[in-house]
Amino acid sequence: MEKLTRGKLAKSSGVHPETIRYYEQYGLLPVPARSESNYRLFDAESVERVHFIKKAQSVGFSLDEIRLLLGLKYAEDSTCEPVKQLAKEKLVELDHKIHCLHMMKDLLTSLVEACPGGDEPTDDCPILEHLTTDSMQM
Amino acid sequence: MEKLTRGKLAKSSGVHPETIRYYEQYGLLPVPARSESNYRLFDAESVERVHFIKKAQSVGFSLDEIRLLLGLKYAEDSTCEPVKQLAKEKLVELDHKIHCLHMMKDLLTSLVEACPGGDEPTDDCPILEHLTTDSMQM
DNA sequence: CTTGACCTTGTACTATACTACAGGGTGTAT
DNA sequence: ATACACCCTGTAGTATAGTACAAGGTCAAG
Repeated sequence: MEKLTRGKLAKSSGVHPETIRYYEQYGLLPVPARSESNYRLFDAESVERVHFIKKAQSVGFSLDEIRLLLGLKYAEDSTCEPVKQLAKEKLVELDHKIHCLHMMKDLLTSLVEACPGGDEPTDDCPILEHLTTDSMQM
Repeated sequence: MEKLTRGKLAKSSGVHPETIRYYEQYGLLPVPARSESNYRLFDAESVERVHFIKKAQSVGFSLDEIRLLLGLKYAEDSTCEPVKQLAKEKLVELDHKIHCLHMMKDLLTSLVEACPGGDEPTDDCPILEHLTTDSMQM
């Protein structure tokens, strides 16, 4: 398979060319081969890695975590357990975020319902009023 | 009511003293009075504002949005409508975030369920496999 | 009267994930 | 042959929401 320059790898993965350099510096991509004129030449593994990064981000993993996952993926003799563990921890994190967002949503929904809107002066706005009072019943 | 120094305002609101200066620079707090020795002297409105900021953050508003809300709160002749509008937009945003997180959670849950864990080599790990393939069915 | 805790300013750093830009070299199309 | 698109490097900027630090001034307690 022919090797890809930075721009071509970027285009093939739908990321910005500078992002490729960033990923390389971040330790997500192996140090690429170089052409005679010092151009980076990425191989199939790097293409796969960039796709992996994008997908892993789409389920909530950070670049730090993705570096771990890539390590497990490309290391010899690595087992499923740490991968599953990372995924389970991410699930806990997702659950927590969802829970927090739900709390916010429920409160905000009730405030929006209580707010008359229109030309009512903000002096009586239940939204502003709630945000002003010290009640921390959420 | 007596005026508060930066540290006292910070302590009364449970924020870092530097955060008060940050909020002032950001335009969330009015320019405070100064003592003879050039110490900031915050009044009751500033105390109220910091509490407002914390509560508004807790329902998902950014500092930019909070600046708008504070403007509406302390302006003369402002009406409920723009406040309600901001809240409704925030609700849409929260819904979107919740939706995205749910998608991530559902996918990750199924992957975790499919992953045997333990000493299975990562060559067959369904989590890594899914993140590697180009399928974008989410 | 000195120590320690506070205050002032400006600036720089944290985290996350990029993106932009300057100044130079290369590669290809017309 | 020259324009244009790409590549290289290092550095700096974006967004968000702060936090830290240095160098100096002030204030209250012992």
